[in-house]
Amino acid sequence: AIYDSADQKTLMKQVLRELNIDAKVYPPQGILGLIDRAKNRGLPVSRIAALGVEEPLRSIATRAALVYQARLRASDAADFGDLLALAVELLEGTEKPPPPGAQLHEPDPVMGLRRRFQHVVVDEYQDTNPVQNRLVELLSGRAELCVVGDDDQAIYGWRGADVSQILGFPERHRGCQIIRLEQNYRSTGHILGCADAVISKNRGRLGKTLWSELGDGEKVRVITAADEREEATLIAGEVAQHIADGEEPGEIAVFYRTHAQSRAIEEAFGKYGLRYAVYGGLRFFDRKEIKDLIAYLRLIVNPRADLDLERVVNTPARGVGKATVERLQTRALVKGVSLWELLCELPDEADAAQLGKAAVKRLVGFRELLRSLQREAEDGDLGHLAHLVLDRTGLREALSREDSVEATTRLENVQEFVGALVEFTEEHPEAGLADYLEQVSLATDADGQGADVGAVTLMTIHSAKGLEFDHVYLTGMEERVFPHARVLDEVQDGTRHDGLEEERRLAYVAVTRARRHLTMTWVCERRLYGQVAVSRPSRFLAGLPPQHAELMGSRNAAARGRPPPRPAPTRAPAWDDDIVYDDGYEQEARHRRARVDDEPAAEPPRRRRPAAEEGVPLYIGMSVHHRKFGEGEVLGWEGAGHNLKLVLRFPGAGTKTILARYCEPA
DNA sequence: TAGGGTAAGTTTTTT
DNA sequence: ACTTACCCTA
Repeated sequence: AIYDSADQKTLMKQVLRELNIDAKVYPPQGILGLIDRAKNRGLPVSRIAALGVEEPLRSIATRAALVYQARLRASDAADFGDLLALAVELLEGTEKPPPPGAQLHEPDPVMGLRRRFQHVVVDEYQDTNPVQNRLVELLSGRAELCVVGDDDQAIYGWRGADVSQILGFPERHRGCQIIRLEQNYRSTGHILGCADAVISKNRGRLGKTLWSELGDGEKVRVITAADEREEATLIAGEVAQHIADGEEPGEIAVFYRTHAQSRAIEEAFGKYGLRYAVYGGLRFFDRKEIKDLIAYLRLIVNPRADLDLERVVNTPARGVGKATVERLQTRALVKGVSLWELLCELPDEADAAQLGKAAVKRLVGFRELLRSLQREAEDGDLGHLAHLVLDRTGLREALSREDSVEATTRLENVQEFVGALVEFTEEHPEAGLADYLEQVSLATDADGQGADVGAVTLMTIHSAKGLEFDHVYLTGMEERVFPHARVLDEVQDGTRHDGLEEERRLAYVAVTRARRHLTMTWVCERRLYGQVAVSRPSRFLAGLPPQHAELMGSRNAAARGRPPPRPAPTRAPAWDDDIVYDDGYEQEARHRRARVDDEPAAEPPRRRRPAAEEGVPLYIGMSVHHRKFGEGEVLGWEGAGHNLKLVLRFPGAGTKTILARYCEPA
């Protein structure tokens, strides 16, 4: 089993509880972060001390890490960090001389891998961590090795990537040929001018000057909006206009620093009826109902995965409560076996585990359920198996009994999952359940939906690395959003020195994704954690040279002949420890606020073809009635026919997505 | 043990 | 805003 970050957190919480470590003082995420850093450096978790952590965290984290790692292995599980570390371990193992008496004619698959490649090319080499680098070296033992990277685009320092690896490459590979690439074939001149203005403030860089033969192109635009809803609406309106003008949706992208920012944009896109694809974020496979189903499937393959067993032993509720699970855990710990192995020894172990008669009966019932599913799994039809799991476990029953919108959606998600599984079996007829589950653990949305060219792309800047689009909207250009508050605070209290430089490189990456049109937006106030905060424009905006970037006002304001934006501050910026613009920029930017109602680039569709099957006209802004929530306003919709879902805003209950067949015109 | 209610924590970025 | 954790009652 591959444990994702949610699994890791659950496991670590358990470990901390067992070791009587206060999770408030030593947050599980923090310890997991140390473990990951160790693994990324090729260190065993016992050597967390080598990361330079202070006592008492050092010894506490080490203790927790050792138990965590033991627990992983006992469950036949690996976390993401292990995947690389284990691969390196495997490949390094062949350094040892063969044991005496080894069969020489027996081909060694590992040695085969190490000798297999004649040419190895690594892209984005600036973002590799030491373990990845080691892997490259092991696989390229007898190959010609070519690495490509840009020190200005190093944005993964926080997960152990080490730029010095690309900088030190010539040292480690004497006589290698260095090719500098300074001609840019992607972006027009003004965009490159802005990119250069942003990145040139960094100290720790080799330095280069990009040039392009594509001409100046259009100036980069900076737009001020009142809040994130207006920001989103402005962008949606423009995007709708672009598409109406015949631009490819796949050539348009909206970037943000954090996933949390996607919501407002998604809502606005929904209103405009724009198709979009969100990359990363809460993935389909992270949904509860899917995780439950996957946990059952994983258990069938690997019943020793304790975490999965704990997850589903009482899902849906079958009378196995917290107390029972705790007794099981205690006993399993004492015996040094997995929960599943303990279950297999019931009822013999009942007394030793202090389990009552009722509990034993239910647990044995669960055990037999799982065993029956394991027998079915041998036949190999995965789609059939998934349906059996849904039926025999009662998952489907539990979801359909609950007559809420959420439950209906969950049921649909589950169906979608089974559909995907069937599709997988058709494409890989010889693959087993284990193969599918592995694919699920490692899949990202970017892998799965890459082909969706009919949709506008919404993603974090990190995900955008390596991609390019004709139109790029870079949103949330505000202090404490981008650069992110966490980084600013860390720099402030000295925890991390180079954090701001990495944010700046991230800004550079974002800017250089655009081929022809780049628009950056910032908002005067933003709602975060349910609270409204007044914001200031990002320092990355303020440094943009006026000859390449213009502050846009609303069109009406421009028509009335407002003065041109003030020149950018001439004062030499203090080194990145402070906001580096004077108030003039901020005032001008606020003054130039674009209002959606002035003259939106495109109107949201008022009235569209009836989407409901019975010909009830459906339009944005329409009033509908719902049995439970009362009267609400239609903000948008998705799906069609029987599955048509309305996005509704209720005065009392907020925004909900509800199947249209549960609503009627008010 | 289940389920409802309230209090508290959460969010940086990814494989 | 939204989720999880914890406590209480039936």
